[in-house]
Amino acid sequence: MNTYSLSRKKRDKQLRRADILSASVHVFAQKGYEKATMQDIARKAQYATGTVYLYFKDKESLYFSLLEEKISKLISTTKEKTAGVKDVREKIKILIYESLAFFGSNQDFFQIFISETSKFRWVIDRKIAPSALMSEHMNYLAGIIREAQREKVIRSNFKAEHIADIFAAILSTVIVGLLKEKPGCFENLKNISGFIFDIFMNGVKA
Amino acid sequence: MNTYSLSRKKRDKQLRRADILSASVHVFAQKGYEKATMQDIARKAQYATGTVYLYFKDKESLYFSLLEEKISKLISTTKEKTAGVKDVREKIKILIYESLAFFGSNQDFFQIFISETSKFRWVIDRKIAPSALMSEHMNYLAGIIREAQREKVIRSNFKAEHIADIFAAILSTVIVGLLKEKPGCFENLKNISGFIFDIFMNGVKA
DNA sequence: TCAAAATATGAATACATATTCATTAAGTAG
DNA sequence: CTACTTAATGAATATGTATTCATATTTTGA
Repeated sequence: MNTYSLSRKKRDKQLRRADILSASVHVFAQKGYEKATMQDIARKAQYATGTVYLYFKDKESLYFSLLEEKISKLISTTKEKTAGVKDVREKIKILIYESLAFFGSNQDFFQIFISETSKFRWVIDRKIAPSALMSEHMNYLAGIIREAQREKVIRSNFKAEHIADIFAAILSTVIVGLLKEKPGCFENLKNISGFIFDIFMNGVKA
Repeated sequence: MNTYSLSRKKRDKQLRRADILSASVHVFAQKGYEKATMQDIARKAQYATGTVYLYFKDKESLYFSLLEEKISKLISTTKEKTAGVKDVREKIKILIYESLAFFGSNQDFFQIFISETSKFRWVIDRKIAPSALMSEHMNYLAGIIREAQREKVIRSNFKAEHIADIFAAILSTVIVGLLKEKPGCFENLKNISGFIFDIFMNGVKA
């Protein structure tokens, strides 16, 4: 056995792992963490139940691997796309657009994502905290808000973290609305992100 | 046994039922629906496990009774308080204030409430839908927004339902923030509701 | 005080499902 | 082809917990 086939093996292993992971996204999104069974996930990924345990320690670690993968992706995508942008308003617009695009092509994951958002008090007796990445994401948002505050684009009489929370809430709410109405309707991202930016910046007054 | 004691019995029964219900709020809030056990709830209410089943058919119906009770209360309170008010802006301010006050004195329930909010896709294989009351509440909000739109207080280029969703999201977000920082800090409701009204109406721009 | 009715009890049952592991199959190298 | 290594299988195990029910306790009305 040479080094080449060794690394191919590893790659294969990663692929199968990824298979299981993406099957699990669908199952967790559909049923929620508790009601999703390891058999559901195995079946969906076309493996036997036990096989899943060759790739993941247990159900919880599978779940958190999934969270980690997706949230990292969200963070890295939005960071990249906003990286070179000078104008903060533009930055925020891009942030909105990219988040919509991300969740548009990860609709199952979105369900999981918002369910995590509401668990601020249930972190009790969980082995692993999801908080690490979740709060990295929130920190990133708060950073942009802070920047906007420095440049007098956003009012400075409230903490950036709070504004960031509100920003995220509006974004999620709009996405829920889109998913409820036409699940396939993530077209017009330009329009939709314009709408979100407008409401966020100017409020709803006539 | 006369009719008097019959009705007292009924009243007693209601009281014990209410006992169990309010114990369950705490347990469900702490652990979430799935991880909360009937024994937890029974212990908290100082009854034996079986006793709970004398008052509620099963876990799910206990849970939904709780939702029903609390949400009805929220709806009726806010409806009453805004009933005679002419000025829509004032109405919205009162709505915010009363919602804060309600969740301030029902903090455990708030956790349950927002967790329900994020379950829009998991209604699958639930015996009872919580939706009825939840959507009554949202309809009520949408009604007020619609009124504000008619009176040119809120812009009319978006559906009242969507604006209502955003309204609710901002409100919830602020409450989460309050609970995270100082759990006992539901003072200054006037200030806080002013803040929410301001952000909601005027956005975050400088 | 007493028997009948209403309540409460918590151990026993039923069931679901996460996790393990002895067995089977597939792949690899010599 | 054969021995060996790695991966996959799914039935068996372990555990947790919702729900039931025979039994015990309390309340009621006479």
